[in-house]
Amino acid sequence: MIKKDLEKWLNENKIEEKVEHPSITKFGDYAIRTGKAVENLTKNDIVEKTEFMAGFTNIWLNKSILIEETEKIGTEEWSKNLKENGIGKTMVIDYSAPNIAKPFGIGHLRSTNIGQAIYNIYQILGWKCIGDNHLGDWGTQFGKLIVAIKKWGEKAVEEMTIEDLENLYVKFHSEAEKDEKLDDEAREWFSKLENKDLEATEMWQKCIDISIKEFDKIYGLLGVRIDYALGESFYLDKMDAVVKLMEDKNIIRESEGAKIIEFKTMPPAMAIKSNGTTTYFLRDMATVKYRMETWNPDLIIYEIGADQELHCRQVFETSKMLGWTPQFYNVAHGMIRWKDGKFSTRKGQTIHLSEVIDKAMEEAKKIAPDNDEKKIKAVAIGAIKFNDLNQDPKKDIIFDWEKVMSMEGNSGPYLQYTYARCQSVLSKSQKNAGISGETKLELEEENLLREFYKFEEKIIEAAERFSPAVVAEYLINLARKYNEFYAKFRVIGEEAEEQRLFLTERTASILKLGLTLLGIETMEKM
RNA sequence: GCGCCUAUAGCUCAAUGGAUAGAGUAAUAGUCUUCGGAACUAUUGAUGAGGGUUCGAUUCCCCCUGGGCGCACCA
Repeated sequence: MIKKDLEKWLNENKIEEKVEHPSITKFGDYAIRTGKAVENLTKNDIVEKTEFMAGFTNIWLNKSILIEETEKIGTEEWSKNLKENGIGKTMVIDYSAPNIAKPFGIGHLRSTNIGQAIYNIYQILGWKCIGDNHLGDWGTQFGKLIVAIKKWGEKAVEEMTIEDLENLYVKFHSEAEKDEKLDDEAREWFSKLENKDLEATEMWQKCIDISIKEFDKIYGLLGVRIDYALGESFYLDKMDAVVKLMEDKNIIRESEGAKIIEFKTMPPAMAIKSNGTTTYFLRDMATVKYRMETWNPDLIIYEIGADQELHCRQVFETSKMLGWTPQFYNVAHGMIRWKDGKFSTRKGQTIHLSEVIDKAMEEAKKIAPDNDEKKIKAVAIGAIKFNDLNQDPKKDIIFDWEKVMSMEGNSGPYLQYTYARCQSVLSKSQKNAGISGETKLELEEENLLREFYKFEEKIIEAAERFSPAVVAEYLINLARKYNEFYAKFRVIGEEAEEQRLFLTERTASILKLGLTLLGIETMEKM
């Protein structure tokens, strides 16, 4: 990796400034903020020339080195080197985690997309990755659902669809606003469920079956496969041990009939409610315990919405108290909301994934009506996923139909299109790609060549910042550079055909690798 | 009320304390007898207000304003 070589050289020469990419390409490939010129850098054979200006030592890399690094990308040697970043380290990532009694809205879609991308990024960096779909399949919500089914259900539970369950859930909340007793009834039913009441358990199981079937369909559509789906109910028989641990450490106390844990700088967390039932906080603590005992991870990532930031901090802090000290990180992705307002799941103002996909597919059909259904779907899903991934996870997403379905400019289909365009060129040429350090390059060709080696840095940065957007942005940049080149020069039949094939092939390979990391499909033709 | 997050172009987003604040979109004008126009070129256009730290602040600190989220029996 060029950057590491450069840093090593600087280190040996006792220069401690950070190496960075200049803000504008005309200032070179790398720059160091030194205050005075760094001498002798060109003695290092990866550097072609340096220039000192405005306090920066600007560095241009040797073309042969750029080509050498570019050629490596995607090879076994390259993969092996990349994997050294995380060798011997294990991470668990908790993502997607839809709630059974609630709809799989676009909020969970965000968690699924970002979580999967982070998983892929850590995996390519050599980490042992464990993806866990922490299904919300236990809790008072089932009490609510059971009450709603018994009161307003119009058919047998096993005949209900996910929409029926969703409508009942919404109905419960609107009715509960008028009648507080409903909440008490729901808590009672949940208590029955926790005490293994037969009727409650059967209804719970049926709801689970309906939801799981639906989720499987969605994951299939998205092409997402999560290693484990250890939902909250998996920890039913593991909660007592955690409570015992909390008691041994003397960190849990009774308050108003409930059992809580207190913190110095945060509101308390409730482990057990006054009616004796458990909370999701307690189940999450049992989850940490299980993960520590099963995988002993160095890092546990929660890809959960910002609305649960406090809860996560409580879980992390309690873990420390109990002696579990992996690195914890909560992505705390921003909420999805309308341009001029928020949406409330309790009022049923959700947007269904299927609706989004259908609309995006209609758009894709308008552009390329000849494509088969499979390709149209891949384009539509590419657009939807990219929309989630190309911005900082921390920030709220303004939901905008036009933007979600966008297939131009900064979009998934723009990348897919560029890939297909490269493939088309490659398939039409009879020659072999070839380039050397002496090859003369046009400005646009050189600009493109100077993008390739950054791929590796971007993968690492994305992992460090827990932000797939870093990769997404890089790919857009790369594709744009290729298209700028493509618009200006021909490949086939030109004297420079071989070097241009090289640039085309490398662009395509990196786009494919990068899109795969983001969970987006590529097609040879579209 | 307290805590966390956030404010950049008409709109949606970038910018590890550094060079001329970048893209997309919208608008306008072009490229096109097309190796795939889902493309390319050009023009217009921005750091919420006020202090502070610094040689240098979109970035760090303080304060104000606006937005989002949370704060014990939902998860």
